Amino acid sequence: MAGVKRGSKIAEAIAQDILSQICDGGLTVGSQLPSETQMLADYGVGRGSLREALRILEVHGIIRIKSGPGGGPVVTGATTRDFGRMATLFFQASGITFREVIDARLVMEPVIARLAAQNCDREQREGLLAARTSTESDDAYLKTSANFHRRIASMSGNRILNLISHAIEDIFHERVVGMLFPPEKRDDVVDAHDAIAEAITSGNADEAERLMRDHMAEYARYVEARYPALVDEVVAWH
Amino acid sequence: MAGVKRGSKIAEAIAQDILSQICDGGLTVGSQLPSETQMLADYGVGRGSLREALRILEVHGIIRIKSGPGGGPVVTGATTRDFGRMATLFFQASGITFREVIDARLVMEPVIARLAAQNCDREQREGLLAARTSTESDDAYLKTSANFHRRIASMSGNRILNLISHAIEDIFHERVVGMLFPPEKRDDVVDAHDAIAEAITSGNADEAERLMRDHMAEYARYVEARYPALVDEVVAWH
DNA sequence: AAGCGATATCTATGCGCATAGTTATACGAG
DNA sequence: CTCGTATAACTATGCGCATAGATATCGCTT
Repeated sequence: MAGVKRGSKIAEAIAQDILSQICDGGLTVGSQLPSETQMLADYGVGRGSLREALRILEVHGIIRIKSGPGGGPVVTGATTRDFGRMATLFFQASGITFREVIDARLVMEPVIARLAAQNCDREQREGLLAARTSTESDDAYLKTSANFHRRIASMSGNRILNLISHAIEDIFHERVVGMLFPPEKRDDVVDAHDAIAEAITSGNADEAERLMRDHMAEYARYVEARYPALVDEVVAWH
Repeated sequence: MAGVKRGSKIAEAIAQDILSQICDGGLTVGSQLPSETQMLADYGVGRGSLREALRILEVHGIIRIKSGPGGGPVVTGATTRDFGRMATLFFQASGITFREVIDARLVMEPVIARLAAQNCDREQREGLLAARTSTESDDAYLKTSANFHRRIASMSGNRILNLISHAIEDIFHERVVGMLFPPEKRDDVVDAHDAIAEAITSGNADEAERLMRDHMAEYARYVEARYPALVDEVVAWH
């Protein structure tokens, strides 16, 4: 690897330029980029090269290409899910298993909780306390439970850690859609969430970290018991 | 984003298939994949679609495309640098600055040091103790200093965290090549590295974490003082 | 007003041809 | 044996043409 230089192909250069235009041009989700025909004229390249560039951006979730009148690339704004998807490409290449994904969460979530306890502002505190995990229905449980963790990650004060934390979680939940704790265990989850929220909002970083570590360890044990084959499965990109 | 479905284009499907073949076929760095012409026959698609697929893999560092006789895609094996590069695409899209990169390191490295203290085996311990940071020359300093951190990340016991830690560091060092602490401060760095190594190898996780946190805080202060404009610069993909 | 069908406009993909650049290999000269 | 050159084999990129699919818009009918 040492001597291998990253070749800058036309497609990559165009993709980078388009990305810069999106970022520097104040474009937001839903913004329409010039059509392919217009871009061909603007960049003075062949259709193939432009298609390659657009595909790179599309596969990262930066744009979506709309066909039909008024069509062309539309800014979609990459999500943590997109980041997680791209990460799975690397994970697959490295043979990384879901066990490692869960283990990484085991490490990251307590750290995030500690940071949240140290960094959150008043509005975030109020939001966290208000966002109780619901056991009313399976749907409500799934939604509010995931929202709990995402909210904490958002409070960490660092967008990179937020992104990574979300992405790791997304990777798992893309593979196992709608993983439900059994109903009789959900009250325990709610209690754990509440205790964590209490620790975070009262600024008790040590306690937040400890409680989250315990909570995630419980989660990891449950996943291992519920999906024993899955945890040794290599993460695949798709 | 909720309703936006990731369209699976031909190019992406082929890229995924090629990646699976690389991973499942026991191919290693340097392995030659079939030539473009052969792949066109194998997949029964147009050259443009295949080119798009190969470009996706190439931009991620999975393959390199060799021209000339015996040419075609060659497995390169993605590095943490490649992962870091892809991450910068997302960081740019999010407007993430180098300050946040450094802050993320501030958080990750102490966690990694703690994990290393908890997880390393005897061989790793011996390796870490033997790998002293050299102040003999600028080159030696750069090399051994970076190697110190990489070695610790490798000892964390989790490849994802290893990958992320490396990638975050690579992002910064791709932007600032050969960042040198001034010679009069290097002995301090060496002392810090030695103390961290001692804590890790004696299994003192708390101490390892604390020392690394102090060390990284010093590093962050130095970077801020040395590159005040850089830290507020948005990370760019290139 | 709402729904349906037709039309226009775009992208998605394939095909064939072309020039240009890169690189491995073979051959000849010193 | 070594070095330089020529050749062959590959990719990189552009161009033009074609069919097919997706989607927005407009007009007509109910």
